[in-house]
Amino acid sequence: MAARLKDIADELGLSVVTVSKVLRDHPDISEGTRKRVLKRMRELNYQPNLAARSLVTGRTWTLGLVVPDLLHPFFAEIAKAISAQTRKHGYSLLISSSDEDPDLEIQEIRQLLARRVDVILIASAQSSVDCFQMIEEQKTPYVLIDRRFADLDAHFVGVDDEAVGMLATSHLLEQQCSRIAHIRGPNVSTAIGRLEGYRLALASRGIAPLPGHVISLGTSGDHRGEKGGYEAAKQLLAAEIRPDGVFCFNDPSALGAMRAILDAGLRIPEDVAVVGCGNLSYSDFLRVPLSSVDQGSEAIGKCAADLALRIARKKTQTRPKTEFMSPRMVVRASSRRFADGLGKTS
Amino acid sequence: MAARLKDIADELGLSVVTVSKVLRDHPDISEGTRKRVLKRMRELNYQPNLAARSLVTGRTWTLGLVVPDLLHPFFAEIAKAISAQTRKHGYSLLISSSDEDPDLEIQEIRQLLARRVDVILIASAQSSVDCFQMIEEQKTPYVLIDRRFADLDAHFVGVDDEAVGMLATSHLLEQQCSRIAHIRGPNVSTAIGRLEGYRLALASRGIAPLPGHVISLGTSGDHRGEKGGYEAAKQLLAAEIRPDGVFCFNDPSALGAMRAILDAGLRIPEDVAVVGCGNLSYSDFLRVPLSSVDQGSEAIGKCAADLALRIARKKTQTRPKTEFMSPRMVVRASSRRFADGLGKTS
DNA sequence: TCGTTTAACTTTATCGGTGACTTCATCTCT
DNA sequence: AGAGATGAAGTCACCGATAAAGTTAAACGA
Repeated sequence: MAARLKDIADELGLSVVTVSKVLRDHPDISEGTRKRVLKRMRELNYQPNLAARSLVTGRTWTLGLVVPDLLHPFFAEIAKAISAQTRKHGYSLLISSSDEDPDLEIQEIRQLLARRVDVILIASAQSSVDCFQMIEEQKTPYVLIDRRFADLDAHFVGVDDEAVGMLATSHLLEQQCSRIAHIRGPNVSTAIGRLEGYRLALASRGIAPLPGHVISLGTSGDHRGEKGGYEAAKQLLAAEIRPDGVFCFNDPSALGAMRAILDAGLRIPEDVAVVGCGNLSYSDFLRVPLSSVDQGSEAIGKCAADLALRIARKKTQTRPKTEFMSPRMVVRASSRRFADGLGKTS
Repeated sequence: MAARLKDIADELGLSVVTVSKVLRDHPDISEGTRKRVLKRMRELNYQPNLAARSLVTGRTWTLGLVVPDLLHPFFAEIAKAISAQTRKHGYSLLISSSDEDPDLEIQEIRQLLARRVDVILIASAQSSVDCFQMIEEQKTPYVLIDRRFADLDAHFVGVDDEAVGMLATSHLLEQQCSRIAHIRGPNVSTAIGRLEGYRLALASRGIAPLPGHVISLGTSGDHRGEKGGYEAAKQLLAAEIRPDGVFCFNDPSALGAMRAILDAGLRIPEDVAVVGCGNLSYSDFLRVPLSSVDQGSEAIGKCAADLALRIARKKTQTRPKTEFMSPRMVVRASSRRFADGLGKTS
C-alpha cells in the first residue's frame, strides 16, 4: 500500500539508493534528479519506513520518557514540553507512567530498552541506582529529570531544590512567621534538597526547627500527597508549640494541609501561613489561593528534551551534564499576611 | 552489543530460524532444544529487535494516542489508563498533545502514520473529517475517544453526552433550581450532546431555556476554559432574569464561573448552584467543592485500549463499534441546597 | 593525447528478524 | 516391507531501508 523507495526509483528509472540519497540530502545528486524525486515523493505522500531505517542505522528516532505519575500536573507539563520539543526535530516520544512504583518503573525501562529508544528521560522512583547500571549496560544514554541520585554521575535537568527550600522558608520568615514547620516528602533527592534548604534558611537567621516541626508525609495510598498532607498537618497542629507557617513539600500536600488547618478552625494565613511547591495551575481557584514555589516545569521539559536530542545526535558518549533551573516564589493569599510591602508579589 | 538470534543459534549449533521459532512458541520444536534456547536467552537477557520484526511482519506493536491537552486531567487520566492497559499486552504507546489545534493535530497524525503505529487513538480537535480520510487511506485503523463526528462511521469510546447533560440538569431541577442556565463548550460533539441533554431535561418538565441562558464559552486563549467560564458567568449574571443554577460544560469552566459568582457577591449554592463535568480530582479542595458529572475517564481509557488491542490483533477490518460509558453525578457543596434528602449523595 | 579528477549514479552487502517450503529420520499402519 | 504421516529441524527469499565501495562518462590539466 504505502509507497516505497523502490516504487519511486522504478518509476523514474533510478536506483533505490539514488532516491534514498535524495531523501537524506546527500550531496552527490544532480539538481535535476533531486527535483524529480522530491516531486514524486510529494505526490505520493511518501513516508520512509522507520522500522527499516532503524534496522540499518541502529537508531530509532524515538525517545522514552518515564514519569512517576502522568496525572500529576508537574509531570504532565514536563511530558508535554518534551513532546512538543522532540516533535520539532522528528523524534517521537514513548511515555510511560510508573505509578511511583520502583518495580513497575523497572519494567517500563526494560520495555524502552527492548524498543531500543535513542535516549531515556526519567523522573525516577527508584531508591537504589541498580537499574541505571542496567541501562548503562545496554549503552542507552539517559537523562535524569527532577530527581537525582547522589552517587550517580549522570545527566540531570531539574530545579535546585535547596534553593526551593530556602526561597519558601525565607518568604515565610519575611511574612513574620517565627515557628515554621516543614512537611517533607519521601526519601528522594527533591525532598531531601528542600528540607536542606529549609534548614539553611532558618539557620541563616540563627533558628533551628522546633521538635516535631519537621514531619514526614506518610505514604498513605495517594501518590500526590493530599491525604498525607492532611494527616501531617493534623499532627503539626497538635504539636506542643503550634507552627504559624508551613512549607509543604509539594502543592497536593499543601492542599491537604490547608484543609486540615481550616478544619481545625484556624485561619490561613493569619494563624498559619502555607507555602507549597509546584505552582500547579489550579491554585487560583482554591478556598485559599495557594502560595507556591514555581519550578518552571515547562523549562525543565524543554531543557531536558534539548539535552536528550543533543545526546541522541552524537554517537560518542558525552560527559554528564547538570542543568539547574532557578525556582521562583509565587505569592498568593495562603501566605500573604501583610497587605503589601513585605510580601513580594511575583 | 545486544544479543541477536544468530549469536544464540551459533552457540547452540542451531539455525537462526529454530531459535526464532522457540521465541515465538512455535510447535515444532523439541522440548530439549526449547529449554536450551530459553535458558540461553534468559542468561543473555535477550530482547528481540523490534525494528527487524516490524519490518517483516508489518506490525509495530505500538499504538498512537493524540489528545488535545495532556495537562487536562481528563485526558491525562485517559492516557494513563491506556498506557497501563497496553503495556500489559506488550504494546507501547506514543503520546502526543495537539494543543487543541487542528493543524498541529494533523501533523501529529502524520507522524504516527509515518511510524506505522498499529492503531491510532484520538480525541480529536478537528472540525472537519478530512483528516480521517487521510488515515483511512493509509489503512491504519483508528478509534475516536471522547469526541465523535456525526457523519463519520468510526470506532468510538466515550461517555453518552446527552446523558451527561440530562443528569446534571435533572440534578439542578431536583435542587429546586427553576432558572437553569448552561455554559456550553466549543462546537464539538461533547458540547453539542451536553447541550441537547440539558434541553431534553428541561423539556421533560415542560421548561424551555430562558433567553440568554445558553451561553458559549469564549475561546479566550485558555484551552481548558477557566477564563471563558469566568466571562460567560459574568454575562449570565447580568442577564435580565438571573439564573439560579448553572450547568457548565466542564470543570475548568465551572471553576471560572464559580469565581465570577463569588466575585459578584453571590453565594454558592444558595443564590446560584453550579455543576461541572469531568469530576477532576482536586474538586475537594476548592473554595466551594464542585459538584460534577463523572465521565469515568479511567474506564474510557481502559475500554479504548481494549478495543484498540482487539483491532490490532485482527488483520481484517472490523465493523465500527461504539462503546458508551454511563456518566455518574457526584454531588458536592456547589449544588447541594438542601441538607439532605433531596440531594443525592453519590 | 593520456592519465587523473570529479560528478552522478549503481552495485553489493547488510541490518535482525519472519514466513513458506524443504529435508530427513523415525514411526505407524496395512 | 513399503507408503504415508509425523516431528524436528534447516534453506531460502525477503521486509525497506542505508553504508561503503564500485562504475561511468565528462571535464581537466600538463
